[in-house]
Amino acid sequence: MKAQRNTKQRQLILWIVSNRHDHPTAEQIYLEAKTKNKKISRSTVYRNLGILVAQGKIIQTKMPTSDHFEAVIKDHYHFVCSKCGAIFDTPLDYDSTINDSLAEKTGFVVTKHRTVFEGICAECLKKESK
Amino acid sequence: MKAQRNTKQRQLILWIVSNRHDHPTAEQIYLEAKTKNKKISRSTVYRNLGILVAQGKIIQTKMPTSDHFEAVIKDHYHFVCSKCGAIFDTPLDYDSTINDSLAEKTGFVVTKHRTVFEGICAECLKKESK
DNA sequence: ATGGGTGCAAAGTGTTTGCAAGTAT
DNA sequence: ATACTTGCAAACACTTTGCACCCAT
Repeated sequence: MKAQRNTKQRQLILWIVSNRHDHPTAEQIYLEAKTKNKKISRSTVYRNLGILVAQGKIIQTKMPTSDHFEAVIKDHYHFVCSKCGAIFDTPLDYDSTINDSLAEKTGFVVTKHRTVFEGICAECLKKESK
Repeated sequence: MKAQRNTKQRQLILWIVSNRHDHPTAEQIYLEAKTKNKKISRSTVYRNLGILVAQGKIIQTKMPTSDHFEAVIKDHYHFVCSKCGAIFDTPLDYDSTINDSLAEKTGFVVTKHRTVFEGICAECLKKESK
């Protein structure tokens, strides 16, 4: 791996992702970054998100319309509300045994898995019942 | 739900998705559709894929760069090779109990979950060891 | 000093949409 | 006959890239 710098922009982006817990998109991160650094560009945000993901410092999750980012905590699963689109971390334990189980059955190397639940969140359920 | 027709194009698209087992993208489906119907347009493919997904006849899975489609068989999980990008169905059983478990813990309505495994497929492992 | 990184604008992808004409029901 | 659907082209949203300048190491 080639030497990588630790620029102000990269630090800022990592800081933003680490300090919000709402799984922001690249655009949301860009908007917040701009409040701290008026000159920062979208490309810098996208590039650094990619680098930080490659470094294993943040996690990228595919969702309808665009990807969402979050700091690495420990492996966990997500829930997306199909009404409002909000994303939540689930309180379920990460089941690493199924990686091994799949590896055994297929002969593949299985490094991880991602699970996204779908349904309706408490907030939207409340609105519906009115 | 408003009345929906069953056009030749829609039938063709469903037929294509049902008859290949390689999880094609919209573009791949479009290309195959064009061999049977030279006039068909991309928009028709996209529109019908959306309708077929809404009808529950096919499944859409988010993957890097673009979505992939497949006929509904039964709930199952996918594996993506991080080397070659190939997608496979896994031989693992779908665990519906975790939906209930999450619903219980959160008070959300949980309709389903999707899991994607990541790693290196047998084919690529073979190449690597040379 | 040197080569990774930045900002800008332009170019790409993948997907959606407006509209007039076509067609399943 | 009605209104859903098509094909086309243009528009979109999100992301990537080329390039000259900049700055962390």
